[in-house]
Amino acid sequence: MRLGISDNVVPLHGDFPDQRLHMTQLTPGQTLFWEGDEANQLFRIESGVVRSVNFSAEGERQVTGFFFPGDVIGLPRGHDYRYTAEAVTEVSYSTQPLKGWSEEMRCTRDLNDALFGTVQPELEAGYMRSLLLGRQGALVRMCSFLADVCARIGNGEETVLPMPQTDIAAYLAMTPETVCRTFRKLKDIGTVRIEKHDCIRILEPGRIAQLASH
Amino acid sequence: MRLGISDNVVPLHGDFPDQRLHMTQLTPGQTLFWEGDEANQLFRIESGVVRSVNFSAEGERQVTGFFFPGDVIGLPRGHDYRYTAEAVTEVSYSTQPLKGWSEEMRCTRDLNDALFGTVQPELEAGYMRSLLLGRQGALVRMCSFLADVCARIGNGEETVLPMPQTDIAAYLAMTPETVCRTFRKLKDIGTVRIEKHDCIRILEPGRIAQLASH
DNA sequence: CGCACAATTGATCACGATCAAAACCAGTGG
DNA sequence: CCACTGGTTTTGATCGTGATCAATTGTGCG
Repeated sequence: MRLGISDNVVPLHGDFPDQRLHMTQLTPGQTLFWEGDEANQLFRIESGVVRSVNFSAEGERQVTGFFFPGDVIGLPRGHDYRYTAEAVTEVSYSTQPLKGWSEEMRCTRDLNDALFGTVQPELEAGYMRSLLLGRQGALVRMCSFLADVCARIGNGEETVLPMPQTDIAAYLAMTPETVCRTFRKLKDIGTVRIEKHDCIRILEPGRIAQLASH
Repeated sequence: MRLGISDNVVPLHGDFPDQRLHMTQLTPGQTLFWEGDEANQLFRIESGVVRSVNFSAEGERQVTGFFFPGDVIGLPRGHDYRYTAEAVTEVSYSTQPLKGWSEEMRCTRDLNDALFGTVQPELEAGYMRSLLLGRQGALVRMCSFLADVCARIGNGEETVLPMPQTDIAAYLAMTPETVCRTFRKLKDIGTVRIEKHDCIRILEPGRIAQLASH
């Protein structure tokens, strides 16, 4: 099953047009934009990993998605950004004014395909996460997530997870303890290796995908 | 907090254009379209309640959203419908060819607003459901859901739930037993009344919303 | 070194799933 | 009108998983 991580491989028009205004660098933890801020530009991730986070009225933090190089994020709900975007790793990104995007869309041959390339990543991420969270069992959820990360950034062989376990926990709606324990199970099976506390390597994507299917 | 139910109050262009091809009636349980089918038309719900359902690879059924009169659904992921749409109650709907929609969008003044009116309902529903499922506690989830239904179809006073408890369970990723027991709690508090087994009336929307906030 | 934070491990507990059965309701046909 | 059927709701008893609480270890950084 596919999960809550965008797989927008084909960007809107290949790349952003020449008027690439900013090409910015961020360090882990810095934010690209804030939930509720007025949205006036889109963000194209050039390198690194970005997470989208939402806070409930009571202050509970949820990670609603992860985004990777090639993804375009920042399409508003109404006029505001629908989440806060934070750099997980070092991140570099470029921006494009939202107005320009609107014009660009108008000239696109197949509007639907174009939408598929921009609206998709963030909204689709939420949709797929809802399917993920609808499934029961910590191991199934974890493996579904890992399988999706592998499909997105893996080379078919080993894959190193780019985000900390706390983020995975916040994404999967579980506690860090449960995430850690589930990782240990996978380690005991031999499907992952845990190196240096923060660096988890997935050794057998196939086995992971199989475990994800209940 | 807002939830996984669309609140697309303002339809795309008021109504579908004159070439309203079909105006169809459905009885409970019948489907509007199937997940995976090639998408060639949009559906505008005129009356009744529709649910979107997805099946995981293992056959688990999930209700991913509820849609109400005024909502436009059927926008594809790629070229296929992303879920199966089923009538919960008696439903009447009209359709519009997807090609026509694409042209119509092209002529829209504010493309973003237009997107907000069509892409929004279904994708946004998934996004909000992911936030809902990310919260812990059966009562909190139930009340968040109920509060949202009231906001969507309620008149401010009492509201009668239009969907069976099994659907609510499938939407909230809980068992029907848990849904039922949670309803009984609310009944004991006096915030809902259960009439005739299938007909649940929400008496105190305010209290519900309060309980939803943990 | 010492600080702050993430990860790890263990012990306990509670919530919701599961299993089982009965009650309720709608629809159908005798 | 009543008996029968199928599906939903209801209620009860038990069980298991993951949350919670608490404490230790590991890691990066000033």
